Amino acid sequence: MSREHQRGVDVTVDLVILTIRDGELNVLLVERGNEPYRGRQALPGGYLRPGETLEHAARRELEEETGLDAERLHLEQLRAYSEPDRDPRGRVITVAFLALGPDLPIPKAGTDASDAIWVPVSSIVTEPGSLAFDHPTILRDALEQARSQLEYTTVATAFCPEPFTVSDLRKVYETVWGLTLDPSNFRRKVTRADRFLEATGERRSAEPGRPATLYRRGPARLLHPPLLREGRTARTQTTPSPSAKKSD
Amino acid sequence: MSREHQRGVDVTVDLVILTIRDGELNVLLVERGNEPYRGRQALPGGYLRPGETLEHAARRELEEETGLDAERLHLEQLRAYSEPDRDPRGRVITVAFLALGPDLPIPKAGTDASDAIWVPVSSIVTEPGSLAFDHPTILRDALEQARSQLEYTTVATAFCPEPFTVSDLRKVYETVWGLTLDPSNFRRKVTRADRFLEATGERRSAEPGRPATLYRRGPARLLHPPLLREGRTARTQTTPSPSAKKSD
DNA sequence: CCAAAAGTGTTGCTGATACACCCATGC
DNA sequence: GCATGGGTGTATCAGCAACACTTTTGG
Repeated sequence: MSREHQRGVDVTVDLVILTIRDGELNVLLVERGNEPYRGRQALPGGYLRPGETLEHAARRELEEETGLDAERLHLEQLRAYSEPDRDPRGRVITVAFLALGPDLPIPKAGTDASDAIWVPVSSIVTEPGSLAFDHPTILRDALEQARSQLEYTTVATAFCPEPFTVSDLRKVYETVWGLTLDPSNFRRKVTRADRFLEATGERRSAEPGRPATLYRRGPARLLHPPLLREGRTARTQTTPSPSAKKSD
Repeated sequence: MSREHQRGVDVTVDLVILTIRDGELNVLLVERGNEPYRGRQALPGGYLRPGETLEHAARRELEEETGLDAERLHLEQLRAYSEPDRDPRGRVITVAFLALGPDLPIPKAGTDASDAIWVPVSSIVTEPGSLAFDHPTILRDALEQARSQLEYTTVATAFCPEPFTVSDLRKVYETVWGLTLDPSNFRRKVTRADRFLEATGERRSAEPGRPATLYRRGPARLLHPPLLREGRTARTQTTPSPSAKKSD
């Protein structure tokens, strides 16, 4: 059964770490210090070590790259990538992970990740050659996964530092989907959804306007019903509402 | 950077091959001929070979186990399993695949898979020990994935040999979800959904009753809107409709 | 008092459920 | 012709988008 099987496969993990900075979806990239693809931007990642699971390796790399406690981040496996020629060094299979977190600081200098930087995803051309290895493909898959997950799961809260307001959460959806959503209807949906949000009782009044109720993440992981992105109230205003509503 | 990384990882693929036989969801299991877990039932699978992708390895194993042209089957990656002690032989990582196909023949004797048998999933206790390795976990994940996919994608058609009727397709949903669905409303939904089904123009009149229109799979892969399993018309009739409506 | 953001109420529309009813075939 | 499953029509109902309106803060 094992008569001609591949021996000595190297296994790595690669991380697509997403956060929202300045109202834009950002991904953490590193500049490669070694060949191959030296000097090219790439997703952070590294080799699996003996005795650890892929998930553990992913958390370890995450902490090394961001200098943060990985406990605070949502981490999930995406899939494995195994094209035989994806790494010029030899047979290397990678398992990609998707990590989501609230506005994260720039990684500390002096660590493994001194060259790590946040890059707005809108500025990355996800075509072959823009990133090292098959990372353009991995990034594209991860983004689609993240956008899709917002519909069916409660992961959007992973982008919000606790406690957060309904507006904070809405801005996550708007940023990731590239839409504008109706504040009142959005509020109703997310507060109605069972165990999605838990009110803290506190309020916050940073900006002018009525103070907003603060919430924590609830225990729910799946959204019933899903919060579909139908593209109705899209940023591209196709609906001809002639009279400008906003104070004009 | 590679100072202490795990070398010589063995990589396998494992397959959760699902089909519908006699109105029940079945999975293909093999009896292990070698240690470890000799004589125990397990998911079919095997080692990755040099120069092939994981997807290729999965298709190859699929053909070896079922003796079928894997082109006809839907195949997709599930995720990787990497617990360090999941295989007593050493460090073996497996990537699980989900395969769906129409009522498949029992695999030919005399091949690798002479011991392969179809087993109704309802008869398998998905607890540690019922299957070899961590296959109970893999099977559980695969079933949840399959049930979930039926809602958002068009994979249900993978269970139907072409051409098929709307009833055939409905029975797939009913079997996998364990519900009964309203035939007329189901028909409307799936025929309305864009590019889900393509009418062949032909009809079939196997059983008594009006002949049914035959369909082929359409090019759509995602369902908009999704076909949610709300558990309304569930088999367990919770709604107290006192007067028996049916001809009584 | 005004602007701005939070939050609630209401209306009208869309889409789905439940089910009555017609259609076409085997026996 | 009658039982059986295929397929259409339709009344009712739930849920959501749109948006008017009230509340509560900062200036």
